[in-house]
Amino acid sequence: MPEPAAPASPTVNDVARLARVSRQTVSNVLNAPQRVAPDTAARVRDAIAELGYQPHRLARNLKARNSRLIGYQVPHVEPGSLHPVLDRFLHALTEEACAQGYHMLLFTPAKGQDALEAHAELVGTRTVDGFVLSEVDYGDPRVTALAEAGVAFVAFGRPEVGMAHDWVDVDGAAGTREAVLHLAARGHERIALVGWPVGSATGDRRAEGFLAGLADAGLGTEPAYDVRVEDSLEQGAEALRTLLARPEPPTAVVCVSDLLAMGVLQEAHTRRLGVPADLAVTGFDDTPVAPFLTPALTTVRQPLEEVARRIVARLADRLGGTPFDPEGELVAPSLVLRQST
Amino acid sequence: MPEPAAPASPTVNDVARLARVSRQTVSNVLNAPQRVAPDTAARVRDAIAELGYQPHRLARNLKARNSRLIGYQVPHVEPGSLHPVLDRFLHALTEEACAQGYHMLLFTPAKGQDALEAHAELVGTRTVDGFVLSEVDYGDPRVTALAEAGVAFVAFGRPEVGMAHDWVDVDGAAGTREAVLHLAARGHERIALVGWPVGSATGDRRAEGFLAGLADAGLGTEPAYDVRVEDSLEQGAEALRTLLARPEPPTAVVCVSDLLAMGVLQEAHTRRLGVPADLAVTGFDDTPVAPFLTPALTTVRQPLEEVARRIVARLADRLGGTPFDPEGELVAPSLVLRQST
DNA sequence: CTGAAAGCGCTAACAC
DNA sequence: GTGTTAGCGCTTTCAG
Repeated sequence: MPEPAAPASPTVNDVARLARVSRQTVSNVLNAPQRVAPDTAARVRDAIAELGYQPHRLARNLKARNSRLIGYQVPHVEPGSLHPVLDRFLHALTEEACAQGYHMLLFTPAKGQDALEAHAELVGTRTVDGFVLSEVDYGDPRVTALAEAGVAFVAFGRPEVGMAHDWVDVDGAAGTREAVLHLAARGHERIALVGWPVGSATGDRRAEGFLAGLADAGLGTEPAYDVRVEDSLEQGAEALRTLLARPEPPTAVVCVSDLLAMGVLQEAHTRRLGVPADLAVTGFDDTPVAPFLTPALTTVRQPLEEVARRIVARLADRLGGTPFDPEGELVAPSLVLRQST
Repeated sequence: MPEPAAPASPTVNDVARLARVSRQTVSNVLNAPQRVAPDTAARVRDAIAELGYQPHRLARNLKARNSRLIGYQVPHVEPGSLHPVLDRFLHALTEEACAQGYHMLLFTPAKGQDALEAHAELVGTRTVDGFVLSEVDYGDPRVTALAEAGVAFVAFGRPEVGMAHDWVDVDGAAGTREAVLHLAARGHERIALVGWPVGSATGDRRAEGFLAGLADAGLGTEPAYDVRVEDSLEQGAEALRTLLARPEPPTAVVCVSDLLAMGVLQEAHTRRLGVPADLAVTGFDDTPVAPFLTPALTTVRQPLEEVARRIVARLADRLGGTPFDPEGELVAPSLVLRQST
């Protein structure tokens, strides 16, 4: 017994019959309109409208040998961490993908599978045409594996040494540098850094920008003002305690994350230090809470929408046949001024 | 000139040739192993392994007349709002989809297209097999349209009156009720609500739970303790001011969102009210910041992972042919106890 | 238990 | 300009 539901949607054949042309003419109307007589085209178009015909994506893609799907492994959000706003990034990614005629396909490695295998499976089954990689750090195995396999991908993050690939990244150093210059312009001369331990691409660059900013502002780089801790609220507070124990405590603190900045803010509050009167504080990421803190946090905002747009545009270019351009794209973040400075 | 890159991946034919069987036998080994002789199967399996063969997903799906893709419209995150953690939901959705042999397809309406049209296009082109709908409120047009078109979908949110459909929802009323009972157990007798204006499914149910909790705790429902405001930090603070102006101010406040709770917390701080000593506060959503507030916020945590799992499982059931079950599933949230109560 | 034939819905050659 | 032929990679009858 045939399914009574799901009234089989119309195919090219139905349209062709109704318009009294051959099936391929219908296809031509859709894909090469200039090759068909105007009145025939009109008749076909009417038939399409009457039947509500829409080409079957799978059939079309099978023929075209692509899927027009972009794979993205959704990062796992650790509970109890302030996640650097995946939402914004994903929304922008999706929006641009749709604009380019693609869709985003989300996946996570299956049980007992690692990330590499998951990517390989998607490629092997021709489920996706390429990937967007985020959270790329030094020596990311995905980069090496995909590049070697000749799979199209664009990374959010710069290449490790010796491995050229397509990438778009935020200029983290420019962000912290701008924060320093802003503080210097406000008259601060003893500016400290609360950074992450050496060894992460992102953290190291943000620290570099801090030093560059000091140099540009004509301020000395006092190692005692450079504190590196893990990314947590407690460590942020602890870092401030360390800094305040110096003979000449800093009057401003640049943090490489909003979470660290929150820790600093809390410790300042505990010690009844006025912010920004006694201590100015900047964060990094512009997480959704930043505007709601007391005082509202001045922080570096990553242009995630812009990054996402460029990543997808680049990937679409590559999939469209544009040759690989080893030069990546660096996007400048911007400092959002609020009450904490 | 043929592409030098992309060494055409092996097909069933290649495997068949290598294993010296027909193409269909290979297919049988994969899809109906019991119908093929053990040693033949072994030979085929060896060939598959040797060639690294993986079936082409599109071809398979074209034949099967499905896409094994689940559509989800990524909600737009308004800047400057504390979003109720899309991250967690999406991750869980994706994980369960993968476990069930599906993938999540993300989309946004194209330029000049509304949500309905976007959904219709995905269905018409047979790009997805079904949808997950979130942020469903009274009279959501997507529900009506999809249900009428006979498209498979499961909503995160209960049906509006008169429109049966597949759904999974969090029992918001149970959440606020539990918050009230918790506060009552702590000895509070004057418990107030800071809710949203009447008219949203979610907000109304959370308010109901508040009243139910008071009744269950044997406390009277004093209308003066029921304040409704828009979801913002300022309105939360304003609500507390209103409540404190009462002859007998409440000693505890139940808020229907973490953002409102943050507003209340700020106002309490401004007024030098100790929390929880002078005023206990609860939130709703367990947004990522909740643990980082001072004091850390007691709040109702939505079991988003559980909801996502059930939604996908339900959708998979429907797509697999299980008849539609008009009874939805209600999942209980849980109160996360922290320092604010 | 295996293989030959047919076709999912579409499009890219090529001929008419 | 239009239609015929062929085939993307797979699976599903149905003979052998």
